[in-house]
Amino acid sequence: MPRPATSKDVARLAGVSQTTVSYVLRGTGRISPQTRRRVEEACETLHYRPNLAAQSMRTGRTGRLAILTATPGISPGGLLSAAAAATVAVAERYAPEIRVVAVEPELRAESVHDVLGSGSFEGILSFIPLDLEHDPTRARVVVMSEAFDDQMRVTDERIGAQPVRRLMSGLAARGHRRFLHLAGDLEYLSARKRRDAYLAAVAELGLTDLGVHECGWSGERTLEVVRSIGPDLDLEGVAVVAANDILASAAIRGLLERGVRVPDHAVVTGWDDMPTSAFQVPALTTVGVDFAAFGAWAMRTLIARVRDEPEPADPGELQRIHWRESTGDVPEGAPHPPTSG
Amino acid sequence: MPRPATSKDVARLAGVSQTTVSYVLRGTGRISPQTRRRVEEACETLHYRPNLAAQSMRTGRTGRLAILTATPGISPGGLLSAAAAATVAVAERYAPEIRVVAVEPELRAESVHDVLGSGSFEGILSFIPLDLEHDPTRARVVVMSEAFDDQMRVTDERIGAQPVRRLMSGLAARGHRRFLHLAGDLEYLSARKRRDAYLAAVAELGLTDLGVHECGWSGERTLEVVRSIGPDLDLEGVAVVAANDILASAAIRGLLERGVRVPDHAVVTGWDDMPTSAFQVPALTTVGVDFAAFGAWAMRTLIARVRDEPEPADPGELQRIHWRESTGDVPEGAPHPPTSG
DNA sequence: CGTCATTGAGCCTTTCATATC
DNA sequence: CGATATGAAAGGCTCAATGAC
Repeated sequence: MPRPATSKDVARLAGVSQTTVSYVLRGTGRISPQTRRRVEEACETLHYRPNLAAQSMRTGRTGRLAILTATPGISPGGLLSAAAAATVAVAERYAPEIRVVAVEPELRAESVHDVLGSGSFEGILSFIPLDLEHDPTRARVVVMSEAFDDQMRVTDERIGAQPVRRLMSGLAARGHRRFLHLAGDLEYLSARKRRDAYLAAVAELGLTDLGVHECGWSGERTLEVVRSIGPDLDLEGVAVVAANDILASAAIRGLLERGVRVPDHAVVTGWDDMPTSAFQVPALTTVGVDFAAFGAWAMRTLIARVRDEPEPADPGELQRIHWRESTGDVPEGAPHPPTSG
Repeated sequence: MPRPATSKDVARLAGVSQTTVSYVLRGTGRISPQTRRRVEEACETLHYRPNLAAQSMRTGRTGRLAILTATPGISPGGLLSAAAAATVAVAERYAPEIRVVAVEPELRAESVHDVLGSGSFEGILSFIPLDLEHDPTRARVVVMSEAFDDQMRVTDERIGAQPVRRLMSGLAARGHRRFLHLAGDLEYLSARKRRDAYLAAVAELGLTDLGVHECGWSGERTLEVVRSIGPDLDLEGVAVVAANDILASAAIRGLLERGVRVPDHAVVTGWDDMPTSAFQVPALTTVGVDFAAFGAWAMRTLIARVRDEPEPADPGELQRIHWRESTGDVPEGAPHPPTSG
């Protein structure tokens, strides 16, 4: 395996000094057209690519941006957001890379610290809460987590739990009074926030809470929960607020097993607007988050910060409730399929 | 913003030479316990973290592994696989990072070349086809794409399109003879492979093909397609093989709009076993891929290759057909809910 | 002559200061 | 004196060779 060509090799082949090669590549310095040509050809023949480590050692710049996440899987649009973000960054000649940090707290601290302290990144976009106490990094950091003060206002307003409130007042307006919450894994902040918003809405809107049940993020667990909910509880007319579309799907099935049809006898809402949610029968009423827009905005913010430029404007509304069949609504355009009989 | 501490700073504080600091950190060389202690304390107080660029310049090693993907979003388990892979790697002190390359061919070539040529990676795990003609890299490469000869056998057997054949012979055994394929975005190899497998199976099993329709990967498109399929075509008893669960969900809805109930009048299969697929009504018959296992195995393979160690054994069966309600089957355990009336 | 610690060279690049025509 | 090209240092680290006791 041949060792990769260095600028020295290029220089030798082109018959110039290594410095000249550097000037040609940087585009700085006065270089005659002929020399430039010769150098460029040499680069070509040798398939030369500058050594990033050496480059960054000299300049202090790495061009690398880290995107921190713990769960590339859970939220459907979640990582797609990162992809969108990547587009922005690439255009600006930054290399964004996704680092998946451990879920376990101890391991996570370690891996986070590695990223922060390595000095390898000019900027860090974190979708997980970060403890920057010792701030071991020179990197600019943008934390887009509901847990963090820094961007709290935007994250809370743009991708927070508020829609729970809107969802529930919408259901109240449709005549529902008795509510049930199927919570996600309460280890997750988003699950806790949704639960809290649920409880707050129950209180503020003067509704009846029939209970909060943790279902992890799992459909299996949800099915068990729904099967075992107070056997003598009258589920007629109940409104189930599920923490995401997986739980919502499982809830609908669970209710059906108990003879409760959605939306005829009970209604269900989800969260995430998964790609199938609009097509299932009944189609799920859910909260869609424009993660692509959010991710792009987050990345633009980071890049601005890295460059000490003014940060981009607030991204505007990013969450939207899609009222669909699972709450008895009929989506525009789509003919309502014959759900039964 | 203070500049980060270097090993030189540590040395000064500990009252030793910079070399000694290096030896302590590497764990090589003979160092007395006292000296070691002093150095470690100095590191602690200064929050010292070695400069990776300098380190890698000197050693030629970077400890970095790249995971290449174009679509962190599309396949549900797809990126989760990378996460699983990360666990393996981290235990081995490698830092795996996900690079999202552009979807557009020209841009992609560029970004792939950046990754390969940068010399920043010791190993590359690619989930996209790679053109290694000029092999501009010293990195060890493992390509886990259906397109590539290198690992073709394993990818094809483990996460390839074979289940299409099993799926269809299973449906044939259930009495279906007339088939329809809803293809994914044919830009994607996986979509083409599934289509080809579908056509091959039709031929081999002596079935009737009612048509192949490209639906992108989109439910909306699928709905349109199903609405517009030959209005006078008798859909009674038809078996629809969809390229993934999104298309399958939309297909079921589309059929319902036309008065064709699944599974009573027609059957549908999907792919991916999305988290909701087991809970939708009807639950989807689909192909589940154990991406976590696949990702972990792929990463172990890469690490072995990077280290010139023997590669891990074949991961065994990774795909499984889940026969569920959408083909008229009743999943074990789950009571069949009253789907209608 | 072991044991522990240090000196110095080199990895590849950028950039300032200097040399040449 | 312009216009081009070059020498040499520096950046943080590792490791072979060397020094001090």
